[in-house]
Amino acid sequence: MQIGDAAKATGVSAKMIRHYESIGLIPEADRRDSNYRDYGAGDVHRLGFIRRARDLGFSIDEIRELLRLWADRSRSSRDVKKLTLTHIAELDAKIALLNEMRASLAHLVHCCNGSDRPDCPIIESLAGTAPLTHHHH
Amino acid sequence: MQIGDAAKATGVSAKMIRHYESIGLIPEADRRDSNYRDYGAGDVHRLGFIRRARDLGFSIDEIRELLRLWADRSRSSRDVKKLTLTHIAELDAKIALLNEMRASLAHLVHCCNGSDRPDCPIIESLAGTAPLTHHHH
DNA sequence: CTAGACCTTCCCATCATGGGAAGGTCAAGC
DNA sequence: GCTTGACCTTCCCATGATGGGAAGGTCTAG
Repeated sequence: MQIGDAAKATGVSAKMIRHYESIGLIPEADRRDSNYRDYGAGDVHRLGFIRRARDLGFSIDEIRELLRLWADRSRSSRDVKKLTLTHIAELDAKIALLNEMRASLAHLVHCCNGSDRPDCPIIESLAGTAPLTHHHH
Repeated sequence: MQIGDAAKATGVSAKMIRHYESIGLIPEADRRDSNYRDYGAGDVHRLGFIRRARDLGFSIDEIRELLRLWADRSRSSRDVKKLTLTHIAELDAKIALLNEMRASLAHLVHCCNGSDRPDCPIIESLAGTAPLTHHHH
């Protein structure tokens, strides 16, 4: 199986497969006489693993560790769970940050009438010249 | 005011101030005889604007447009609001993606007992060998 | 035998940011 | 005056994950 087929089978682009090899995330592929890389079922399985982990937002370093745990028959599920919980905490931090931004923006948008006129609390807030915002709900 | 002072005053690092100049986000700074960059109140104001926009997650290109709108006295607040709503939509897309990842991970973690034993539904799911998960709530 | 669909390596780009080297400038203290 | 240390300058490189594209080799179907 050449790299394009492995890419189609796993959803990991040929570019990325080569990249993963270059950074040592996957072992160097076998080569045919033509120098084309040759992939087997095991390789495809590993690439599928990587793609699923990427889809869940794991970083390359985390995936490296996950692959190690996958290969380690004596791993404890505790170790896997711990890594996963750490990753969830990272996601939570990102989500919280984005939600803060979103809330601030939503407030500004709420205060902007969006008319033809130039006075805009959004710009004023960015300029640091915004008056204190008063809420009258 | 030299670059370090402008950095302290605005929370934008000296590195980034030079970078913003190099990409044309801010005009070229005045220079002293020493070739040191020299900043005035207007520059500091602009850098503060940029920092606040960055803190709200606007991209450099969006900030470029915001600066243009800021400088344009005949802008309509509608244009600012539109840009901001677009940015909120981008944030929402990112948040939704992260939340999906988080939910999938939380489910897997929930299914993993985290013991000394090696059998781990998290790894099995990544490996694509996970049995269908049944929920018994 | 040729066309075209693959493959190879290599370099460059993204986005926002920082690290660090090599060298110039300036102010304070001796 | 001279040294020291804290600035500044430019330039190059790195991140993380991915893609674009060039120049050239290989394979397969017609």
